[in-house]
Amino acid sequence: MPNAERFALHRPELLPALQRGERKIISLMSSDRRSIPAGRTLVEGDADHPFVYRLVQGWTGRVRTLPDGPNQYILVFLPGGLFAVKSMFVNRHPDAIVTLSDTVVEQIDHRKLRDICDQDPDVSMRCAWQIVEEERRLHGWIVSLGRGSAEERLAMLIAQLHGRLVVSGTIARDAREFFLPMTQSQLGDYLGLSAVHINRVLKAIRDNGIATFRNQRMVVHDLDALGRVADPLRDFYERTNPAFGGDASNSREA
Amino acid sequence: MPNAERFALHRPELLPALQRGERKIISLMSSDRRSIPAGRTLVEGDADHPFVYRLVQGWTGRVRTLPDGPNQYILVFLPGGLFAVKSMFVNRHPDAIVTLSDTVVEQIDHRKLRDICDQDPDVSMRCAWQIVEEERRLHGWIVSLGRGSAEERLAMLIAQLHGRLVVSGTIARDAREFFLPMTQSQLGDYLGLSAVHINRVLKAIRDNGIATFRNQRMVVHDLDALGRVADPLRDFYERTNPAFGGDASNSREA
DNA sequence: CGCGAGTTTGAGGTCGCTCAACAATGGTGG
DNA sequence: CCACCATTGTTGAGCGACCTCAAACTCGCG
Repeated sequence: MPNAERFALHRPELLPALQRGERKIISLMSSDRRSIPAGRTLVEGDADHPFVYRLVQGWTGRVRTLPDGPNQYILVFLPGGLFAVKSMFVNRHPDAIVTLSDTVVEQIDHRKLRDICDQDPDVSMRCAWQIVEEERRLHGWIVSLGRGSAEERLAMLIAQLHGRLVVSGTIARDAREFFLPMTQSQLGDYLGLSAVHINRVLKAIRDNGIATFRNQRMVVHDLDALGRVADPLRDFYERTNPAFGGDASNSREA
Repeated sequence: MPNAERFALHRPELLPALQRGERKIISLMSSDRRSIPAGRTLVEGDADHPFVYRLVQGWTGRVRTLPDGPNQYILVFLPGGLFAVKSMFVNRHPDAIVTLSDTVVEQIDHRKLRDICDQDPDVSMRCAWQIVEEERRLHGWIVSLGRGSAEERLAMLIAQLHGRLVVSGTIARDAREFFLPMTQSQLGDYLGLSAVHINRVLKAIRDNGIATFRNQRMVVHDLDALGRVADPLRDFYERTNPAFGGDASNSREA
């Protein structure tokens, strides 16, 4: 059953609609596909942005730049997800959306998608799900930033990215390494820390034998230890995460 | 035009649908109304929660408690808003929803509301708007927690609450004080700071002549200065906020 | 080979923390 | 109406996590 796992955390009765919506959106958007190299700005901050996107390959991120220079990443999008779904409701954001790696995206005009949503509850459900899913992750992120130590945040980030890549089918469930196309400085901007401190925490988890990050490759040596470090920031939704002992069967109703 | 301002930050062509949706939801939910005193837990964390709520009076907040004790508030809901709209999509959250003051809420079963959403695009739009609006505020909150100093965060919080109370019609646009039913400890849990530090920052802004907080009343003495302190965390959506020089006419399309 | 972006490490500073004591406040019952 | 208690607020002292600044090192790439 394709994509069952992706939607498994939500009300199970919605699954069929979500899967139909997913298929419809894919066929809807696949006509307008383009490749974008790493490091480009896909959507300017504070500018009109009439499109909703689907990320076919690569990573993108939503990032805000403060007036005096510092950046803060707000969300990172992984292959298979929709992003800027909110374009249907707001015509601009204060945030930019940038490519973290070389990417392939598909796009659709917000009006066209909204018209389809009005007529097709499957598509509408799939879009709503994407927004709800993002908000869910933002909640966890708030808790991490507000109450997590640097080490806990970094461990949680690694565990979460790993889990999301498994769910999206980008890597196998038993894979222990993955492509992570961010610099230490960008990781700092994501975790609300300085690049220097990221470097030190990265060294600590390397010395602990937990994980090694080098050359855009994250290698997890001790998944259980990773989960233990991240545990204070763990939430209900992470129950399917390999770092917390989750397996695929775990993703069904509680 | 009732509630025009509330929805003014979004695509203007959606306004009529939002206003119709607002009216429909109000008449839909008003049959099931109840009063709840301050300090109660409306929705338990990690528990089934089959309802969507409308907050008629008072304040509520979404808060998560970490395994080792500390709390983090994620969102604060003000009169007139919907909350737990995500109940339509997920059957449980890791967060509790608590009453910060005495409140009056209305509720509706998630299935009933979802059925109505499927048939009525106005209601569906109003619900989607609520989720999008929340997500928008979460983005700003992430930036605050990740990159703002304690003083900036607190100033931003005051400015934002003030602005939201104006928009919701709870206070007049030129009002300079408002009811803020949170303890210093709760403010700390919202801003990711300790209660002790909140107290010190509160003292600093009092000594600066910016604002005084006492006995659940926030009095803003110098709105411009408040805006200046919060400025690094300001975003596009705050342009209608009185602390940033916003007025009602400012809320139209840019 | 040399350049530039990214990483690593050290030294020293500061913001916000914890712990602890005390003061004010407000609600309760005698 | 007052005495009491629990909660909240206030302040000090000392500490630690994370920051900034700065310098060297590594690496991929033209």
